Amino acid sequence: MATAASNHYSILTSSASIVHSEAGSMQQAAAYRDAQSLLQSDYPLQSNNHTLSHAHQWITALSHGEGAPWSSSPLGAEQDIKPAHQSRPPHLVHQTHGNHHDGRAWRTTTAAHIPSMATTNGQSLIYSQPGFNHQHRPQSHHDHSDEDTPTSDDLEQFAKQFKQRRIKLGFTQADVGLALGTLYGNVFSQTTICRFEALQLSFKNMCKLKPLLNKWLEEADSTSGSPTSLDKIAAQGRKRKKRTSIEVSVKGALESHFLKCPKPAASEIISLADNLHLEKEVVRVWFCNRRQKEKRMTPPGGALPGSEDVYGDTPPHHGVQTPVQ
DNA sequence: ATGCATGAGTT
DNA sequence: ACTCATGCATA
Repeated sequence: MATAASNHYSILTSSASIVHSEAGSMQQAAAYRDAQSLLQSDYPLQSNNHTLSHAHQWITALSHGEGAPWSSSPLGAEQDIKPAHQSRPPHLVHQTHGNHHDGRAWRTTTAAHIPSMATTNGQSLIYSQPGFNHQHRPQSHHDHSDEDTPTSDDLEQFAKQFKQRRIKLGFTQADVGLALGTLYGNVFSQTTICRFEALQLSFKNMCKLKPLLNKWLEEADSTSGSPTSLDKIAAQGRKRKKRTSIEVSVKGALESHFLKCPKPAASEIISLADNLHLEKEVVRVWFCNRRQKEKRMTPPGGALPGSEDVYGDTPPHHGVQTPVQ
């Protein structure tokens, strides 16, 4: 417990003892060096509804550049060698709402082999990885390429190709995220792009993002050097609770409990938190995140042989593990 | 690349 | 209180 979580949310205390280690520890790939903590400006400044109860203190202390320890943004925010792309008219979001099919049905059957496929861009891709299953069959409407729900394999294939192209063009994941913002008005973070490429999103989410990224791809290489307008709107002021680092041993304990009961009751969470010396909220969130992780397509490290759908609403899974390139 | 966190929408 | 989409901060 001697981690950074010792004195959590001490927003009001101007303890300027932040160990601000600049980023720069990338192991491979020309990841990000600039737009790491760019602003998201996604903050829905709606009314402060029921913000009562629990720990929400860290967000209450906004505005006024006081001593917010962790919200330092010492970024020069520079743009590297990004040709950039054309900016489309300020189109606003166009969310694909209305649909409501389950988004957690990747796998169920495994050991499927994907035959060879040709990409849509001329880059042949012979993908042969034990994939997930596809329960979403593209409704054979008639003409038109893709206007319907892609299969898991489609997504898998696209994600891989996307990554290739992106790297080839010299863009970072963060770049793409920002570009989507200028193209559609929807900004995404490096995290999301990363997860998309790694197929670590839910099926539904992948389907939603695919068209956007696809469009970006087209724009990206069709745009022959046109200066772009970089607009970044600064809009911050939200304090976020510092990330609690849970010790490995404690994590192990949580894991064990998760295997037994992925959905502990509130009372159970409390006692658990008490035993592990964690906050109830931390434990609760941990379980939530853990469940979400199980629903992802690509299981994290290894395929654990024993996690079934204990939730009663989640099908088993265990797909593949895309080898990081 | 990933762990913990937030918030809107559901159940 | 949960799920789901998403991201800041960090390893």
